[in-house]
Amino acid sequence: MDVDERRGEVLRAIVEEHIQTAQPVSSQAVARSAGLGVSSATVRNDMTALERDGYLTQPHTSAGRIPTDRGYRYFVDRFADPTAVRGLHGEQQRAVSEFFRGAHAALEDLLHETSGLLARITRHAAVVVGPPTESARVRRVDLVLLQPGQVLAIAVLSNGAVEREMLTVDPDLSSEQVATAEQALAAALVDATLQVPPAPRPSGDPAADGLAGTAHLALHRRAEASHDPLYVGGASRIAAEQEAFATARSAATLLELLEQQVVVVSLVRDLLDQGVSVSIGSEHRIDELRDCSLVLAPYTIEGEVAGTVGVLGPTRMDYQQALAAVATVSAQLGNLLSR
Amino acid sequence: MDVDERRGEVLRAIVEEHIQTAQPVSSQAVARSAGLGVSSATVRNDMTALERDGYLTQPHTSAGRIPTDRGYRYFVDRFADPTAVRGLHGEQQRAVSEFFRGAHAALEDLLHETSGLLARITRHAAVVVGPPTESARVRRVDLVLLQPGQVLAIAVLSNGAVEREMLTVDPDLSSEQVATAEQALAAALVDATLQVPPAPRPSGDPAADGLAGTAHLALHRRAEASHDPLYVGGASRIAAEQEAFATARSAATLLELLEQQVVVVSLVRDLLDQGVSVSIGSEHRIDELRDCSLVLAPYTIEGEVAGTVGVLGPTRMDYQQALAAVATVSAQLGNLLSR
DNA sequence: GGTTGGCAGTCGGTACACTCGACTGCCAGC
DNA sequence: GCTGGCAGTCGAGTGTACCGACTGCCAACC
Repeated sequence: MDVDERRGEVLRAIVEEHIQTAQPVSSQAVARSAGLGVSSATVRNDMTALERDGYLTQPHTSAGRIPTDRGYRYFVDRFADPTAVRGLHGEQQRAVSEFFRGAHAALEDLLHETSGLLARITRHAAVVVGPPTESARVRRVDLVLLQPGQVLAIAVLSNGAVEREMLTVDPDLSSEQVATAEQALAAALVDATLQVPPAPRPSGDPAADGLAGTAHLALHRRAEASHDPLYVGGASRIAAEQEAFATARSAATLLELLEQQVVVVSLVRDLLDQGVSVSIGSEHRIDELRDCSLVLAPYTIEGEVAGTVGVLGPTRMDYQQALAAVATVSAQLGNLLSR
Repeated sequence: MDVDERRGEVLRAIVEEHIQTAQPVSSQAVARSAGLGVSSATVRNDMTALERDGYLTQPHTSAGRIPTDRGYRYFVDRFADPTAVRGLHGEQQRAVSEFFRGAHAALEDLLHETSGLLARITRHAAVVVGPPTESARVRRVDLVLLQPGQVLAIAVLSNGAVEREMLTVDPDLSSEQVATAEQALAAALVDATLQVPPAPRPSGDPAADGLAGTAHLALHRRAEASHDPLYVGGASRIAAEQEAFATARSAATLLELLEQQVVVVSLVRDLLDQGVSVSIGSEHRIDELRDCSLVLAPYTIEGEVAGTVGVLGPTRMDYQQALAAVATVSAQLGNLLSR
């Protein structure tokens, strides 16, 4: 085994040990556990070299070393095998297949529950980004007169999502007029996308036309304005992983970020076309995520990339397992949504 | 001012001071700030009496005193005026009325956004419980054939909520058969509640009848099984309020509790018929909520109690402001939903 | 050149003693 | 019943000493 190879093994041992213990790793521990057949002094030399090259850092002089983001990056690129399912225990695999066997919810609920599943098996926070509403075609349009002056506009999309918007209308509008408007709206939207801008719709009844126009505009606006849907599962894990964060405050701001959704969605979108990917600590430009890693896997519906599932944990996380989890879950989710 | 009255004022001063500073309050601080015209020695005597009666406690001998749950209870009962809006700053009031002026979302979204509003103005976590699905009547039923073998069943309820369920069916089922089933289902459900159990529905087409039955059963089951909808806003505040919790772990378990929803829903339901209510620390039997208080106000739709809005914060919270916030928000929300 | 054992040096953590300051409790006097 | 004063208690902060766990370096060895 030549020097470079051994240094890789030393780094690997340090990462694995540190993931397990959350403590700085000493040269002795590596020499003892890694089975390299060299003394701790040699390991020490390698460790100084690895630190010089930016893979390791020392919290303080008389302590062991911990991996830097760059160290994790090397570890993931070199040692983590995204195709290996072996990272998953039997129990976890069972949970996944059981979940997808029993799944029969509408799209939104399904994606939400999927985030919960992923959080459960990885014991970290999980995110699921749904298929963009823009791309889906309208299958059905409803205008429901809930009570005088109040109409609920509903668009059922081909992917099973449902867009809703409440409209306040003239209280004198009759249910027949609403029905007329519904037909007009259906004519304009069914089999189209919500991207289609509203157009004048001359028919017999101007009030009905008005309602159809309003409803179209409202649904159109909503589809325009809304970012891709994001579902977060197991956010409470972030609070439980407090120790990983520099300050108690940063865990709170991270949770806030997840609540606001939009930042996370754009981050995930940016990484979407890279296939299974890992983004470590300072690699993503969002400061609040400095102490976190994001392990993502896109899922496809009938061959098209539709969305992403991901795990959000501290940089000190079990990448092997997270990769295995997102890989299997995304595959199964894509399967389910394709058939 | 007689002794009992003064002791009340001492307690009040301690609670108010402690809410502000989060520190144990000393006799000197009370004597100085409360304007009682007595010396700190007298206050000390009152404080020992208040401690004997269980309203105060001492973290350690050489420290000031902090209120017990019982102390907060007395404070709330005696000094907090739920009808007073004065607890709210102008800025907060403006946020509330602006929010409700601009609101035009479907029920679920509206309630969710309301929880966000309440969290924003109180700077604590907020919960909103929606109207129970059981009571609402069905206004519209859709069976949408998304793709061969996959039907989405949708029920639009009179309160603007939308129940959805995905059904896997015979891939050979034609869209005409789905339409027939939709009509049969509509006949059974429209103007009824989802409580109505499925009944055999003999018509021309057994396949359509089968689908109608399956869809009915699925929607019925979902309505049965699902608890009242709960919307949580500002959960990140809980992480920010860490100091209020005994251990870092307990903040995480509290967040988990909110994710699971069911416990919180039943707790809130139990307190629903008490009008505006405050539940302090150990008063609610749920151990995870030992360090929290819950300030609730039910909202009514057309005179009927429909749900609840609430603030969940540390026992050391500004009850006056929380009460004012939930009172105005619940009133406005009820207003909006009634018209 | 790479590897090794040994040894000095560095630093965090803990234990202890001490002081300071902020309270309370109590009591005698008003 | 209130008050001022005083003793007592305890937490928090500080300085010191010490132990233990590392690393860094070096001379020796293969």
